[in-house]
Amino acid sequence: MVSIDEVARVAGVSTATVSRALSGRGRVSDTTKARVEAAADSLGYVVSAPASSLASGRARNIGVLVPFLERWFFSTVLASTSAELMRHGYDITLYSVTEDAELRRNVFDTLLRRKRVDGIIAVSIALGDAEIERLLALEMPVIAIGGPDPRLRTLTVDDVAVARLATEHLLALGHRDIAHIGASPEFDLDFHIPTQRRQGFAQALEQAGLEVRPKLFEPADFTIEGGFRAAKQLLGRPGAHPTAIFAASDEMAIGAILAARELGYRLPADLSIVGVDGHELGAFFGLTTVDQFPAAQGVRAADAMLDALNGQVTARRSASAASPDHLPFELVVRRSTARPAAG
Amino acid sequence: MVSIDEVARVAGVSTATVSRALSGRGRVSDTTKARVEAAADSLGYVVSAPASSLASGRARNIGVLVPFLERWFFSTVLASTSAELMRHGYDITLYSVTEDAELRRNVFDTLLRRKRVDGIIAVSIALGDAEIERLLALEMPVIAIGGPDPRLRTLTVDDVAVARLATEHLLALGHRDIAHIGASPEFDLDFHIPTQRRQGFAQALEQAGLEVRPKLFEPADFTIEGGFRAAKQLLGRPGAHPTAIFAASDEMAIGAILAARELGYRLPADLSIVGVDGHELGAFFGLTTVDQFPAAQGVRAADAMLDALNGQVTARRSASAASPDHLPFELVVRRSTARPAAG
DNA sequence: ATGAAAGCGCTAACAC
DNA sequence: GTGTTAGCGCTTTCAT
Repeated sequence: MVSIDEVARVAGVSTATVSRALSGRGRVSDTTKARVEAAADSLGYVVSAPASSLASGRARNIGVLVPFLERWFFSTVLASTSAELMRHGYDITLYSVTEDAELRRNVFDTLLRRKRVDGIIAVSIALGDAEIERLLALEMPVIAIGGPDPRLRTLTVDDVAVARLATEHLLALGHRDIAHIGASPEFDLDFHIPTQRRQGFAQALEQAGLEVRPKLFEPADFTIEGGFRAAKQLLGRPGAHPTAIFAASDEMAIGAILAARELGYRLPADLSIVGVDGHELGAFFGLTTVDQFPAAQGVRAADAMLDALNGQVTARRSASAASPDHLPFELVVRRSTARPAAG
Repeated sequence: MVSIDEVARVAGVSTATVSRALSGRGRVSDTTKARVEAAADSLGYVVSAPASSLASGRARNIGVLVPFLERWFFSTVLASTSAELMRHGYDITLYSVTEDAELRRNVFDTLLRRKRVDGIIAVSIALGDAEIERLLALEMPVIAIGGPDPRLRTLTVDDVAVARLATEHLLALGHRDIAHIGASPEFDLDFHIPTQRRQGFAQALEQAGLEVRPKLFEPADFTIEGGFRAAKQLLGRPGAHPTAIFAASDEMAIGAILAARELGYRLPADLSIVGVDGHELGAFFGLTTVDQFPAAQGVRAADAMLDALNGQVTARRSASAASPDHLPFELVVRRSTARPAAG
């Protein structure tokens, strides 16, 4: 492997100059810089990451913590974060944080402490108290996306507002019997987003002078299948049925659409359905949704990380931990919602 | 940050011994080992990855190349590879190899050459000739999953056989007019799997004495939406329609199911549909498929990598580049296939 | 089984 | 603007 000494020899300068020329830190005359670059190119020289990290303390590598890699939302965020970071010369090291308590502890106790990463992005992951302490103890930038903890700088949509918007859309269309498919209790415990969406739903109803009826809530697990089952429950029970459903995720909303079709409902004539996320399949199913632009979220997180690493103390950043940075969202109306049938 | 010297001091041994005790390389008496571990624990010591890498040449880190992170198949493989590797103390660095030519070159020319990884796993990614040369030049283990190049050790299902199996299932049920939804030509160019599945389809038909009718082929892009459109074409044209469809992926098959439903087909009475993959939604849609166990593939790739790094020259491995390691697959019959309606 | 010491390949003062 | 030099925190001979 060609090392920095050879480049220095070929370029006729010291290794320090090579380092400066190639990294851009410290000043080097334009001509030397050109010579160094030429030498490096001709030799096919690439800086050794470990050597550079050891000497500088910088790893040019960001750790990304993700749960459920196979859920669309997470892989979408991951893909865009990764692309943005790569574009700025950073690698990303993936830590998939699963249920497995042992693997999980290993991540926080060892893997993240190996000085391999300069910062950490935690994607919508429910962190325990001890885990958050661990992250804080690392003394490196941590950016959370959609996480619930006030101790971490968090980028997130205002989930209460998102849910309110979706619900208000249905109310504005004239619906009064609106059901909600949200998180099952266990899921809720360590992952507060579902709860917030439920609150937003309730707020909107109350503001419209309607009561929240427990019969019109059905828990599910944020998958298509879960949404399908929940909708079957909601629509299959004897007695009165809702004229609209607000599902706390697009995947559940899609499941609900499928369930409604199977039960013979015509959408949106007999039933309106609205979701949340901006899922890639939303357009295909004609799903009305509140888009939270997951890909953009990934980019935002990456940029926030880059800022933090460059010491950019923006106004927003100093407000930091206290108030989470709120991300944009938008109601996208498609074919799955309409005014309820008269009568 | 506590370093190895402190551990050595506390344990009353040299740093060399600490290193040996903690890494397991070289012999250390049980008692010293215990003392060192106790000291390390009490100090909260964790080896610095860059320092260790620099000194040893080993990074304990595997690079994973993935296209389309947001496609279910890839994220599933990635999740299982990652879990398996983590279990063995390896981190994984993610390189999402996109269309963007510049980013892409950067990966092969720079990122992978930084000595940050000990090996590379390429997940179903179409590699150019120059790119493969680059990988080979790295002189580290490279494991491909489902890739097409004979120069790399490749784990893959026999895609021809997979397609034959799916098609033979339909033939055995008595279908004679079988359509195929496969890759569109561009997609085919750099990614040979679709072509092989098409070949397997053709082989099965020919073996049954049937001719391959171009009218019964429709290209798509491996998404639900693509499968939906393709099926609409196949089923919406004037003239005779197929009684069965073989889709080259489960996502396309699901799209086809939705299209068929929308056109008023009852499945499987009017139409049988079979896919390939073992998609998580398969059971939900009652989809008959040839499961290729993607999660297991990820684990296999991880294990193959670990073997390679440990210098395990298995019989299979020496056969290596020449014959790809064939992965298991299995026909899973569900509700989407049945005998064609009489007449 | 353990210690001493020489690097691994770079970066960052510091000096000029 | 450029060179000298002292590490960065480990691992690994080589002795003993």
